[in-house]
Amino acid sequence: MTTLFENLPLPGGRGVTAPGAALPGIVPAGRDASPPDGTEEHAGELAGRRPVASAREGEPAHPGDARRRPSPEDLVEGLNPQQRAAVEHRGGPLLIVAGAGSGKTRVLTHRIAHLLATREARPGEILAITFTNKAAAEMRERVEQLVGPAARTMWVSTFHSACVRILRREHAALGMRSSFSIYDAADSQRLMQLVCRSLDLDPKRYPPKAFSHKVSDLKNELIDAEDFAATVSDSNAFDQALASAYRSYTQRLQQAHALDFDDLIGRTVHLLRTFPAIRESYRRRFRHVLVDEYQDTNHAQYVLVRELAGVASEGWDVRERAQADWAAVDETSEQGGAPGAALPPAQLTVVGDADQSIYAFRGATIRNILEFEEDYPDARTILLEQNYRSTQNILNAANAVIARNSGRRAKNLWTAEGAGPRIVGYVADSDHDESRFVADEIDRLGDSDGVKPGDVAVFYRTNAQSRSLEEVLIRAGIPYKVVGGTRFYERREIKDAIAYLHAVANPDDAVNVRRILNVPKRGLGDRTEGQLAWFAERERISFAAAVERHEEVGLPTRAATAVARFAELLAGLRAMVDGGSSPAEILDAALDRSGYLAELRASDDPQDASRVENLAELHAVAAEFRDAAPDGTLVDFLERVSLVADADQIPLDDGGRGVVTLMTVHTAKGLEFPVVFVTGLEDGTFPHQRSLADPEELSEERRLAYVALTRARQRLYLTRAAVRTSFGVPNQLPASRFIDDIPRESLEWRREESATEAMRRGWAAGHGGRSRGGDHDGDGDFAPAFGSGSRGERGGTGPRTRADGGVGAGTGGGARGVSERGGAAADVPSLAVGDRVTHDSYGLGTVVALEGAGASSVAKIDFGGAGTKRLLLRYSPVTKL
DNA sequence: CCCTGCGGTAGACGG
DNA sequence: TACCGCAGGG
Repeated sequence: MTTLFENLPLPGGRGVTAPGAALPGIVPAGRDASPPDGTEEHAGELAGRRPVASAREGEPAHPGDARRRPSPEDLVEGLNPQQRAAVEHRGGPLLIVAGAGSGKTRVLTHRIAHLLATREARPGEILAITFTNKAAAEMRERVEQLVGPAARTMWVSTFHSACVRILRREHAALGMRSSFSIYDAADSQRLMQLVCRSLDLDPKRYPPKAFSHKVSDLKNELIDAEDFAATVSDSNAFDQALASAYRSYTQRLQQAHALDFDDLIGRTVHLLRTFPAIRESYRRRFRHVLVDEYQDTNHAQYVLVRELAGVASEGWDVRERAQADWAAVDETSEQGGAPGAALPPAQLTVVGDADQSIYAFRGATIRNILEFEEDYPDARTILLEQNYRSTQNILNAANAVIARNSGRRAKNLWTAEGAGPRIVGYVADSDHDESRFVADEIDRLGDSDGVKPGDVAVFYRTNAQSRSLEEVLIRAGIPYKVVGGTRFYERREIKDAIAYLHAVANPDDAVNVRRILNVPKRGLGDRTEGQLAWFAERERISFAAAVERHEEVGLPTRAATAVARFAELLAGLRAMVDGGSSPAEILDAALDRSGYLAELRASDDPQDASRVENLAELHAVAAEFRDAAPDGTLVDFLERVSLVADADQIPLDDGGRGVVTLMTVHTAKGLEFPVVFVTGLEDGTFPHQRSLADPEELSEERRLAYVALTRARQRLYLTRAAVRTSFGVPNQLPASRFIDDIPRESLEWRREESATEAMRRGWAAGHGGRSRGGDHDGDGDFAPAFGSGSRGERGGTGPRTRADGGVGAGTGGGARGVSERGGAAADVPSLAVGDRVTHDSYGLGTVVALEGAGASSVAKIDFGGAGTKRLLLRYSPVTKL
């Protein structure tokens, strides 16, 4: 069992991060928070620091570290000529086109170490950007191995955490609390839903989810709500609705002092463009900017890199320039600095491989890498084609698959290591059979070749495919771990718990406060929430402030008391924060005092039991955070959990036998395994159904396949299922077109046809010519044979009679009519545990438990044969005997 | 006025 | 199969 904690790069923990290598951007105070070169000073003060050229003079030796540092010569030893050139390049921008497995991390880390070893740069002047925390941690660790602890003052982080770090520091310039919340995709969608509802948009015609995606796309293009509104034509109702939703969504985020993921980049760009003094200070600081996976950058990230590296910004339009100039006057006079002094651009190094660009769907644009040389005319390009990972058979297959994409820079991976075993192909009859083949093969490899589970990875196109694999692996007793899928931090109970913390840390955070308003159930429904929201709007205050001033809202007594208790709860938790309690303690108190934990514990739903466990795991994370960073604040903690990603939870090689890793191809990017199974190679699965019609998307699928194949070191298996059941419906799918591209001599079929395919072929031959089997090859005609039984039949819905028809009759009578208005408690019978009662429809019962007080009191009553019911006394026809 | 259960519907890839 | 909106019951 891996614990969640392993997935989190906590400083000093045994997570994926090396001890001391705190996650960049979330360095808790008191621990590496103030690097010796003054990185924690306000940015404005940095502007006047010593000139870069003097970097070689007197850099203090690292005390307590007598280990000999490698010389610059050591650092290029063993590198091939291209790698060496990439490490030693100086001056203009550098593009390293790094084919899969060509040692790019090695080049990057050695390049950084080389810059430090030659004293051309100090660690604090280096900004290295990766896509995942894991990649960042690995890079930091490897540089640290080369140059020692000084490496800690480098910024090695993801785009997102680097931006958070900048934004937290400069929050004042943006007019935000430093404790701003970060909304993940689910939070943003929730907010968009609120927005759409308050705009009275028909969710059928204007789905909030789609809006949320569109807004994300726009933000990735750095198009703000005003820009977008200006481009919308009067006749386009959809875009008009979108424009107003976008505008309102932006406002709500601002009011909530919250940023969504896309904002992290966009707002940083905005910050740098609007405040030249701030931009200047970062440019002076970061003299070397290195970007990994450059092919996956989107437009906003592209611009961010340009801004940070200090390249002349031809891309600016007049309006932006005017804004910036205006702001410049403001800022420079304020800070008295002289940022106008000419500063040469930073040395920019980007590494990437256009063939591995697989994030177009979230705005990545392959043009960024393809046109790097045009963007940076003095750029030098170095091509790394020698592969140190895979066998030639694997590379042949990968090369052949990717070669069919047009408009790419020709590239041919090769290895000096030999052909290796042939790739194994297998055609299963069903997805279940496919899984069984995978499991059997893993078992067999273990017996015959000593392959450990930890050496094996199984890839699939979509997360849904993991289910059948899991079933079979469990039965086979093979240890495995699914990476990604329903992520830990997206589980309901975790999001609820985190929402409590957000609500406490940032009272303006309406989305999170509203999320927990009635969680656990406190009898506060849509109605009450609406009233509070309306009041907040009218008074121009935050939702949480409305909760505090609930007495002015004019709520019915019952709701009012519940809201009062909720307000008390939040106030108590905030007091804990002010009193210096740790995130772990606050989490404890929140789950405890709210009754959240108690409710889960009391439940007999087995799902709730696992929820409790998950919360315990979250608590362990918080406790670990406290130990590792005693001064870490609630905000630090929240930031950390906001930015964890799937790829961060890949099981590490602990030297033991390890576990089989199951994940999507997307998640697998950047990783390698001795043995790889790529499953679901069917047209309609991989390539994905929705890509088949569009050549662009199909190209991306092909790149994805390329990524999948190049993850394998020694053994590669390609499998497909003739029939795959998705959403309960079996579909017959033809072989993936990617399989056809693979050279026959590199591929060895363990089974080349499914049973039905073989049968059909036999048939066709027997009947002399292609009969119906061949014609219908696409969407199997026998899907109905599976589906029909469960489909058409159940029709005959008879009259919806209920055996206990008395219930309906009962509701009208009893206490109900009397208590029409003003919840006087007089209507509610006062009960005690053990009392005997009678109910209009359930008959005689015994009170087993009581919750709540006054008008909102609920009794658990055991009615014997009719079962135990939870009854709201206010509305239930219960009479005490 | 809130909660629960039902039925229809849509359904990739992620920081 | 999972989530969401709706209607009916407490």
